[in-house]
Amino acid sequence: MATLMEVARRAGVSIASASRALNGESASPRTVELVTAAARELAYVPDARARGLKRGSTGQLAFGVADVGNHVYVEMMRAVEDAVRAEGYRVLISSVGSTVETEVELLRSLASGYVDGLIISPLRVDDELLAELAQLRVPVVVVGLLPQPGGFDNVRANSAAGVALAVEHLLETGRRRIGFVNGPEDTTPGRVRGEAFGAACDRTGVVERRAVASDFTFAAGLLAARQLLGAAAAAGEPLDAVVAANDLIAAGTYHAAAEQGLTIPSDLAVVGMDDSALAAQLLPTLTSVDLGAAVRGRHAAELLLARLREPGRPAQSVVVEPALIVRSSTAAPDGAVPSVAAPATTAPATTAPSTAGPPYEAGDPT
Amino acid sequence: MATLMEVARRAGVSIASASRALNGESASPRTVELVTAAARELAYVPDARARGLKRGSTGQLAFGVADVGNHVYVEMMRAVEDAVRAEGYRVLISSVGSTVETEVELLRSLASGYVDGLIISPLRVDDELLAELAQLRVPVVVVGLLPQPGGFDNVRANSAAGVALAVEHLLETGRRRIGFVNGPEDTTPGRVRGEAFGAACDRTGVVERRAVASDFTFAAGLLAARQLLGAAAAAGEPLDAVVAANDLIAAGTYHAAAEQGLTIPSDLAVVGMDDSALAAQLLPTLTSVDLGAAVRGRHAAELLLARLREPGRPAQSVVVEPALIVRSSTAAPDGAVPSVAAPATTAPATTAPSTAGPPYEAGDPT
DNA sequence: CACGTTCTTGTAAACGTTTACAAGAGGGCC
DNA sequence: GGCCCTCTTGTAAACGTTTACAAGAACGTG
Repeated sequence: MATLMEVARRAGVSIASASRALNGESASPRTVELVTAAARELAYVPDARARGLKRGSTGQLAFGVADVGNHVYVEMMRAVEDAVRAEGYRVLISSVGSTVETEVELLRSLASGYVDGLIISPLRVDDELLAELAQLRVPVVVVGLLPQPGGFDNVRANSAAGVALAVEHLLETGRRRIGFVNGPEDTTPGRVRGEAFGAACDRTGVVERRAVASDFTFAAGLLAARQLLGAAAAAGEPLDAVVAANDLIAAGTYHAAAEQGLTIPSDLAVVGMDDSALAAQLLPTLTSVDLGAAVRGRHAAELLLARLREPGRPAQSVVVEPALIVRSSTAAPDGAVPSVAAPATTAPATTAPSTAGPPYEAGDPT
Repeated sequence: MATLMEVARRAGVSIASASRALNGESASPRTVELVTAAARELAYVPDARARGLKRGSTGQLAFGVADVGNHVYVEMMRAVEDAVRAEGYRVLISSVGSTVETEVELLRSLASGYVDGLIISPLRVDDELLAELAQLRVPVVVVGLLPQPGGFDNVRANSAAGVALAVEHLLETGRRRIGFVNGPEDTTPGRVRGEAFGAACDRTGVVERRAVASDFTFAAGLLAARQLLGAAAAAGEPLDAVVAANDLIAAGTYHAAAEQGLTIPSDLAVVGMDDSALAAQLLPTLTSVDLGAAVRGRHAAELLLARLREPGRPAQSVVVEPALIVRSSTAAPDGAVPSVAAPATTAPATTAPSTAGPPYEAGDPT
């Protein structure tokens, strides 16, 4: 309500002196005292818009996520917040919906002066979106796989390697007929994970069977898993393991298994992806592939901060390698000891930025 | 990057005409065409700060939550977003941390021009916070219980009634020795729920036993429930039911029960609160008290919109009544039919704004 | 005492919009 | 043809800050 002009008048100084006194620039002790007193009395709060307009920066960053209900993004967000707090930035979270249109509109509005930089983690990335990003007046870091490398600061998981980890672990613990419940295959993660599962099965000769959920959610996962398990049983080839494209879908698989009288892990092993909080909360606890959400968040924040400091630097890509977190849902079916001594958990690999070497060597990350 | 001045120059008109043409005010068709073409070519995006500074509004609202990891807030947030979208507002989410200091700092900064209004749902409310809220230059709606009624637009759950619902349901299904795992008692919800549990037990003569978690989280709930169940068993008076102060704590209770070899629901019934997504994802599915998160979010949004339209209107309070959502975790221990026919779910009560009548009639809501 | 140096202060010009006001253009009507 | 009315346009003043610049004050030094 109170403006700087009123504060200055009350303190009996010019508006410039008031500004300087409040911002710690050269001002006599007496002026500082007068101005701060006046400001306190008037409950003066500087107008962020005017300040931003003049200074050209706001001290705020935004994190645009596809689904605020997914705990993966919560972890990323916390990591981002921790990383940027030290530099004095604040983080606003924004749900960008799942369509490109709403996403574009939101990005434009945020980037038009409310924030100094953006981190976005979209489910669907197309050229229209990228063209839009390139035109924004603030730097953007994209978390997720881009259609073509370069051009943007970018952090991604190697979810193909993650799927391979899951399949290998199941083989080592004696499973042979493995199903896969994917997320929508028109999303980048869905496509990549689906291809990786096929490749892993081909490589190992595993009997595979698949279903596709309409979304990366519990409800969609339940429906798809129900269909997957039912079809396999009806064909006389019941599955002994399921890999789910994320932990929510894995939770849906738990319920589908229970409906069919299957016990986890003795009848059916389940592996999730993301290692979200849910994995430790389910019973039995869920073996899950940690795709390094927090690590990705931290890297994204660091890339953004670096670019804010040095706008002209070349775009960088970081790939975060997965780690398998073994829990109860994949215990060996008959008490047989798995071929590798499985510790309770495997420490997640926090890969250093892969600045050297070809960025796509690990094969279709995300 | 491009400013309105450059657009105007390119279109060969004055800056004022350019502004009018883009904002749909009186302008000749020819001017509109020239200006929009120039704007498109230059990829012009209006500077939100300058516009906000002049117009006095931003079209953005903020939702400040205590814990972005808690699904309750996700549901509230979605409801808020749905309700305000129609009016053309966008919602930014901000994690306010759990301390009053960080909260105050954040509120100040947001309210200093980035948003037109705020909805906050703090865990701890004290007079310092309220004094700060009163000085903000934008309207605020508080979701949660206030120390004294009035002064602010306010939405709250009746969580005391919710606890009573839970206890009564357990009694009706034959449970007699009921434990309670509360959240921190220095938070408003923790205090209210603890008092309500004591009152419900006194009223019904139930044998009670309690533990307090250090936080409304899974990990804290697991520790507290472990201690609660262990102490009761050691005393030779094992519990046959537990009420948890929220669903995350209930999930922790599931794990504590499993550790002690207790089966849910035959050995131990569990009731959660919030009816978050987790309740349906756990196995067995969790009976939970729906405190109307989405309904509260919608009401909060409506109160805020109403105040933005009419700043001088009197502050209003809305109380949302709870509903018990019965699931598997409280099935009768020995197949006995509960005294009321329990449907799969009870529709949540969406109480209309209690504009008439004393606002605190329902007894310590939240 | 004159002079240069440093420190503080005020004036005024930005930042990129919107908008009140006035002026000009074009037409209809008598 | 003159007059009034409407429609469009440009000029300029805001919105609330920050900051370059110049001017003045205080002060030590030769």
